Amino acid sequence: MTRPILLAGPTASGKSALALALARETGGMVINADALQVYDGWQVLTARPAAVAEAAVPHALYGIVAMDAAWSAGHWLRALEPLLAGPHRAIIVGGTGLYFLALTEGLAAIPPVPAEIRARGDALRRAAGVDGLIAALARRDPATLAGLDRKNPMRLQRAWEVLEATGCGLAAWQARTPPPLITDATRLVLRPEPGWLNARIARRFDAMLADGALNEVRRHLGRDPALPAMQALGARDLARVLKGETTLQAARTAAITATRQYAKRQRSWFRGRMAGWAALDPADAGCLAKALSLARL
RNA sequence: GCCCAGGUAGCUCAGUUGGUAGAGCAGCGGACUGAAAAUCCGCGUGUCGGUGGUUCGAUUCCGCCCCUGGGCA
Repeated sequence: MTRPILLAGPTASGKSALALALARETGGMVINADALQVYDGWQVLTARPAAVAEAAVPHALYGIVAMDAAWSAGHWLRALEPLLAGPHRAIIVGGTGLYFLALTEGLAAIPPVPAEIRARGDALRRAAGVDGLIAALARRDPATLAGLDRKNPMRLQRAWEVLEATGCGLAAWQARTPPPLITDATRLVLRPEPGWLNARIARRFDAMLADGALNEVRRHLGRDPALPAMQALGARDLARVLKGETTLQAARTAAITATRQYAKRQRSWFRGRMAGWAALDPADAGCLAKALSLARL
C-alpha cells in the first residue's frame, strides 16, 4: 500500500482542485473526507467535484448516501477502510476535522445507535434539556459525564444514547478505542489567509447560485430540516427564499456569513488539532509542488 | 426656507434624574472522538455628530452649526 496523503482545509480553500492535481501526479484516488459531500442530493451547494473531475481520476465517497439515511464518522470510516487496501494511492481530502481525527487517532468500536433510541434522545433533550440529560447521566454514567461539556446538548445526548443503546458508557467505550486505520501518511493542511478565503467564499456562493443552487434546494424542500443532510450551509437560507420568506439578496448575505463562521471554526480546529501537519497556503503558486515534494518524502 | 424626529460599537438600537455607556447581530478567540457544514464556551472593539456655554464634572442641560429621514412650503 502506498502512503496515503491526507489533505485538510477550510471550505472554499481549493482543496478539491489541489487533490485532483495530486491524484493526476501520483496516480491516486481522491477520497472524500467531508461530512456533507457524502449526500447524493447535494452537488452544487456542497461544491462537490464536477463530473469532469470525477471522470479524469477515480473519486470515492462522494454522493453515496441518501439524504435521509443515518450517517456518522463511524460509517465514513467503515466505508473508507477497504479503499485504503486498493491499488490507488489514497488522497483523502476534506474539511471535517472529526473524520481526520477518527482516521489518525482511532475511533471507539461503538455500534450505530438505533433510530428508535435517537428519537428518544431527541425527545428527552427537547423535553428536559441539558439538565434532564445531566440528571440521567449523573445517575447511570458519572464517568462519562465528568468529561463532558455540560452546556452542550448534542454531546450530552450522544452520551445518553450510547449508554441506552449499548448498556455501556461512552467513556468506557472510548477507553477501549482500537488503533487507528492510518499511522503513516503525508499530512497536509491548507491554511489560507482569512481575507483571501472570505473573498473566495462570497465568490463561490455566487457561482453556486449561477449553477442552480436554488433549484437544487427546491428538490429537498419537503425534507425534515433537522436531517443532517439539511444542515448544508445555505440550504435553510435558500429554502426561505423559495417559500417567499426572504429575499435572495438577504439569503445570500446570510449564507455567506454562515460559511465564513464555519471556516473560522475549521481554522480553530486546524490550529489546535493539526498543529503538526504541514501547512500550505493555497494562494502560493508553488503550493502543488510543495505538496508533491512532501508526499514523496 | 420653516416644522418635527433622529445622529451612541461595523450594523440595528437601548441608556445615562449630569459622575466618560450596554444589548442583539456582525467580528475575534477557544472547545469539541459517531448529527461535526452539527453543537457549545469566552471576549465590547466607542472622540456618545461638531463646536461654544453652564458646571467641580457634559454623551446627558442650553446655544449655534453639520448630517439623515419625514412633513409644510
